[in-house]
Formats: sequence, structure tokens, C-alpha cells
Amino acid sequence: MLGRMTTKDARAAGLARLASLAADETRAACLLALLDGRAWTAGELARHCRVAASTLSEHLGKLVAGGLLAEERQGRHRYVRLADARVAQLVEDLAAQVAPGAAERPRTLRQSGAGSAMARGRTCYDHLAGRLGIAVTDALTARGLLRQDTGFALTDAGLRWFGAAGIALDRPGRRPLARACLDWTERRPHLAGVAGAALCRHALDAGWCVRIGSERAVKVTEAGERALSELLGVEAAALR
Amino acid sequence: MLGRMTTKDARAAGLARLASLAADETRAACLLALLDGRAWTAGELARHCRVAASTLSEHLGKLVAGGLLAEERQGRHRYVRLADARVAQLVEDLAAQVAPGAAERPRTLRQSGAGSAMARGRTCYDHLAGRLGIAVTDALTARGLLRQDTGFALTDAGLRWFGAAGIALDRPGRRPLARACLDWTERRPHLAGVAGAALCRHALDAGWCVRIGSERAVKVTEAGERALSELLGVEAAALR
DNA sequence: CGCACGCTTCGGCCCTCACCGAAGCGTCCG
DNA sequence: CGGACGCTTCGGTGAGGGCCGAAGCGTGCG
Repeated sequence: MLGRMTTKDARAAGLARLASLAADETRAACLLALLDGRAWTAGELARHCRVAASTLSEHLGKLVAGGLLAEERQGRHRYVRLADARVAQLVEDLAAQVAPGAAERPRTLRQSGAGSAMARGRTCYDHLAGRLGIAVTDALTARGLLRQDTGFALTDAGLRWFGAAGIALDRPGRRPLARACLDWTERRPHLAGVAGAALCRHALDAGWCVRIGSERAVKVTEAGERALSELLGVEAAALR
Repeated sequence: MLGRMTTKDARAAGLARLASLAADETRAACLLALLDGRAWTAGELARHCRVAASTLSEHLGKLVAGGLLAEERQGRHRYVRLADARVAQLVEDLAAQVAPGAAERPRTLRQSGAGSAMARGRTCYDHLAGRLGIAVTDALTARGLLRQDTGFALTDAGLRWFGAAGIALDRPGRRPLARACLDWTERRPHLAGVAGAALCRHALDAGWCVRIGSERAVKVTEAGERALSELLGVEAAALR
């Protein structure tokens, strides 16, 4: 491997370097944990992964150097989060690829309890997932606001719906307005991209749903059930 | 890491195992080479990667066992190809993530020659890429056949266009009809998914373009220029 | 039939890297 | 100001894995 570098070699080396960041179980656990879109401290991640703080510190160094994580120092804390939506999508895609067959197996009661809260509704980086995310996506599709049969895009009626609901769709950079994200509990695509993020933010801001516990799970409020029913015709039963 | 397995640990372990398949430079080079969508023999890949046949044999074993590659034995040859479109998309996504900034650098004349043929037109697994792929995608968009502003989906007019052109859009399984694939030379999305694959196959079958050399590059024929101009209004200048 | 060829298996080498505990550094609080 | 706390650096250890050449096995050609 000592020959002069060709373009092809450089691409392969870059790909290998990127993949190696996720090729360690502890770093993979960090990436999955950070998929909730929030910033974690190094200590929280160390406890979550059950490794020494020193070990995790080295992992964070690599993930930050590799561009997958962004860090923010506050006092004696080191907060890290996924660098951007691109990275989040990549981790999601990788996790979705591995999921087939691995996710469903008997769990203990306590875990299945937490699991079912996650399955009901959760955030996936910056948008809604779980049965909640699917229900919203399906409702948008059924009402002709989102088109899934020929790809994945909002319709003109969909654009108007977001406007009427008072949900602004700012477009920063080249991020797509609507994108499909494979839901790993439901095994079906839910709405991601700018529209998914705006909808999730609005749902949290307007009190349609609230975060429960310190994890990614969210719970739909009564006001949220009313709003989703009125605006999208979502059945309350689809959220349980 | 000896505690009882939780669901979370299993997900992280699976993600790490998947990523580790691409975390080696030789295996990464194999995956990138196989992105042309064709089947390579083990020996071809070994020469391509400049490693001993025995080394490459072990790599292929891991990639096949990991589900990334499908193999087919014919006589004393072992042909391998990417397992399916999902895997191809994953490799593309990973490669696109690493590309920013790494792809453009001065090359030798010979390499830049090969590079410019690749940049003009090539296959990306099973669809068209390079300036050719972008030109087609842009033409579809300009004619209102493909919608990119609110996501990525064919329009009803687009569905009719495929029908009128005699290009069948069979939908095997859950693969999306239209999907955006980031072009690593043009840095913009081109058409992938069922429609992209059907269009590419039709272009090759109808002689709109032909493969040149033994690599991924393709060349638009005169008949292809006429057809693309008539059917989509693609300017010949956009293909050079 | 026998040799050439493509691929695989095996043994051994060496490098990489995840892990830990101890020690050090900076921040925050009492 | 001193101690608790969060994080980082460092040295050492051990496991894993990529690499090769040699040898083995099966296929296909002359």
C-alpha cells in the first residue's frame, strides 16, 4: 500500500477512516445515544456506555476529529452532539441497515416498558418517530399533503398546510424540505428533513407533545391529540 | 462489556459490526469498485486493490458473511457484486459524506483523462451519474416531470412521460420509485431508485449510451444525443 | 492425462487500538 | 482557600485483525 496515491485510493482511505469511527461498539453506542438530537456530557456518555471516563474521552476525541460530533465546552463540562443533520441521517441509515431482524426479541419487563414508550413516540434527531411519527406521516399522505408513491415530497397542498398551520419552513442551505427516514420500530418511512424538523419543533413548542424521562421518548398531550385530530385527522388510537 | 445484553447494546454491536466491514481500506476499495453495479471476480479485485489473492479472499468472506456482497461461483471463478440496492445506497451515502473536499485535487494527465470520462458520464450502481446523470435529472425537473423543490418525487406528468417513452417502472418490493443520490463529481443530486434504474437500463438497451473501457464510465452516442434532445430537451453541450 | 490457473486455508508476523488506573489540570462550590 | 468534581493525558496490557507466502484443492484447457 506504499504506491503513489491515486484518487481511487484516497476515496477508499477516506471511506475506511469514516467507517472506522463507527466500527467500535462504544463509539457506536455514543452515536446511537446522540441520535436523540440533544447534547450529552462526556460523563453521561461514559456511564451510558459503561466505560471509564478516560476511555470515553479518547473516543470523543476521535469522533470530533472525524467531524461526526460537534463539541461545546461549558465550565468543567464537555457537551457533544451530532455535528449536523447529514451525520444524523448517516447514522440513521446505518442503524436501519443493521436493524432487520435484530430489533425484535423478548425483553425484560422494565425494558419493554421503556421500549414501548419509545415505540409510541420519540424524536429521531430533530423530527418525530415511532408510532407518532408514522401516524403523522400517514395522515399527511392520506390528505394529499405528502406524496410517497412516486418518491417522497410535499405537494403544493402540503406547502399550504404548513403555512396555514403557522409552521415556517425556513430553508437553510441545501437540506431537503422533505426526506424519508426509515423508522426502526415501525419499519416504514416517516417524515424527516426541514419539514419534519419544523413540525417536531412546533409540536414541542405548542405543547402537542412533551419529552418524558431524560431520553428520546415523547408523549402526546391531550391538547396534542385534539390538534392532530383537527389539523390532520389523526385518530387517537393510532398513537397508543 | 460483560453485563447482560440490553437492546441498546445489541444495536450498538450491530452497528459497529456493520461499520467495521467498511472500516478497512482494502474492503472499502472493493465496495467502491463494486459500485459500478457489475460483478467482479476475486482476482480482479485483488489486482485492483494490490493485495495478495489470499488476503482478498478473506476480505470477500467477511463482506459476504456480513451481507454486503452476494456471490456467484462459476467454474473456477468467484464473482461478487453488491448484495442489493440498499447496500449500494449505503455505500454511496458513506462515500458522499467523505467526499467533501477530498475529491478535487490535481491528478496526472492520464488519471485526469480517465477522471474526465468518469465525470462526463458513468453508472452509479444501476443508474446514471456524472454530468450525464445531472443533465437528465435537471431536464426532468425543468419539464415538470420530477419535483425537487419539496422533496424528491416524480410528478403525474413524469409517470406519463415514462409510460410514453416505453420505459416500464416495475416496482419490486419496497424500493422507492424516485430517490436522490448525491453525485460526487457534480455535488448535486441525480435521479436514483426504480425510475433511475429503469432509465439507465433503457439508455443502454436503446443505445443512447455505451460503456467505455472496463470501468463505470459511459459515453453518449449520437443517437443518444438525438433521443435526449427530443424527449427531454437536453442540450448536447450539457453532456461534454 | 497433466499442467496452468483461480481461489482458499493455514501459520506466523506485526501493527493497531480499546481498555484501565493513576496522575494532572481546570472549574465550581462551600 | 481547599476540597469535590469533570475531564484529559499517559503508560502499560492484551486482544484483534490485516498482511503475506506456502501449500492445498478444484476447475478448465491443451
